[in-house]
Amino acid sequence: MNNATYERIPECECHEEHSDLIEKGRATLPETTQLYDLSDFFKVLGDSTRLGILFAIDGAPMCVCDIAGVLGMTKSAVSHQLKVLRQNRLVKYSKVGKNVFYELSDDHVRDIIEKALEHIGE
Amino acid sequence: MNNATYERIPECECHEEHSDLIEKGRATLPETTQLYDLSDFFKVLGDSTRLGILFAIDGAPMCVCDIAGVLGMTKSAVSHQLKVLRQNRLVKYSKVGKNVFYELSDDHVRDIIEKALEHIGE
DNA sequence: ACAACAGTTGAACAACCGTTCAACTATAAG
DNA sequence: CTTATAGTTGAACGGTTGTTCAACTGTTGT
Repeated sequence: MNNATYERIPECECHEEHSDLIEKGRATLPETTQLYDLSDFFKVLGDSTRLGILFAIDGAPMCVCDIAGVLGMTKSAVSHQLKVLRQNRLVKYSKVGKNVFYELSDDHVRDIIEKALEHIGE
Repeated sequence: MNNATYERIPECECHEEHSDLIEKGRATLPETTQLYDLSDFFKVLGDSTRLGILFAIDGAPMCVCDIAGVLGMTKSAVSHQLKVLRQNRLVKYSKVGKNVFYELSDDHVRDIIEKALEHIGE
C-alpha cells in the first residue's frame, strides 16, 4: 500500500535486472506501522504461557488463582502475562468479590489459533 | 486433550469452589509439546523483519539481494531471518545461478496473516 | 480493627533474540 | 586462474523478555 517509508539500497546488480520484481515486492508491503502492529500481535501469541492462559479460559471464565493452578505457575507470573493480554485486548475481565475473572474478549483470536494449529499439524 | 503434563498446585481456596471450572480449563489445554509448537510458530511471525520478507515475496519469488533492497537491510540480516523462515517451513527456495529465489511455501500462512490483519484493524 | 486471601506491581536477574561484522563457500565472468 | 558477486554462517554485542521475589492494594470474614 504505502511504500514511502522504505529506502532503496541498491547494493547488488540484480536490482537492475529485477527492478520490476522489486517494485512488485514493494507494492505488496504494508505500512511500517501496520507491520509493527502485526508483529506485536503475533509476539503476544508467541509465548506458551500466554497461549496456555487463552486455552484455559476458552469456554469458561477463570480467576487468576485458578489459571495459575491449571498451568502450574505462580499467581504473579500469570498476572504479568494477563496484563500483556489485557493491553492487547485479547482478554477482558470482571471483578467478583476478591476474584477477577478473565475470559476471551473475542473469538477472532480463536480462529487464528485454530488456523495455526492446522498449519503446524502437517 | 492430554493434561497429565501439568501439576496441580492448590495454593488458594477458590480451587475448592471452582474445581469444576479447573477441570474444564484443563480439559481445553492442549499437550505441552503442542503448546510449544504453537508458540514457536507465532514467535516466527512475531518479528517485523520476517513479516516484511513474507510480504515482499508474496506473489513473486525474490532473491536475497532483492529482498534486502526492498526492506532496506543488509543481505546478512535477511539471510539470517530467511534461515528461521526456512527451518519453520514458511518459505521454500530454488537456486538459479548465483541467486537463490525464495517464495512462500504455503498459502496457509497468508490466511493467518490476513485474519490477524482483520483483528488488529478494529 | 485485624487477619487472611486474591491480585497487581516494580525491580532484578537470567535467558533469549536480532543485527552487525568478518570470514567463508560457490557460482559466473574475464 | 583470478576476480567479483550472491549468499551463508558463527561470534559478539545490545536490547528485549519472562519469571521470581517482595511489597503493595483491596476485599472478605471474624
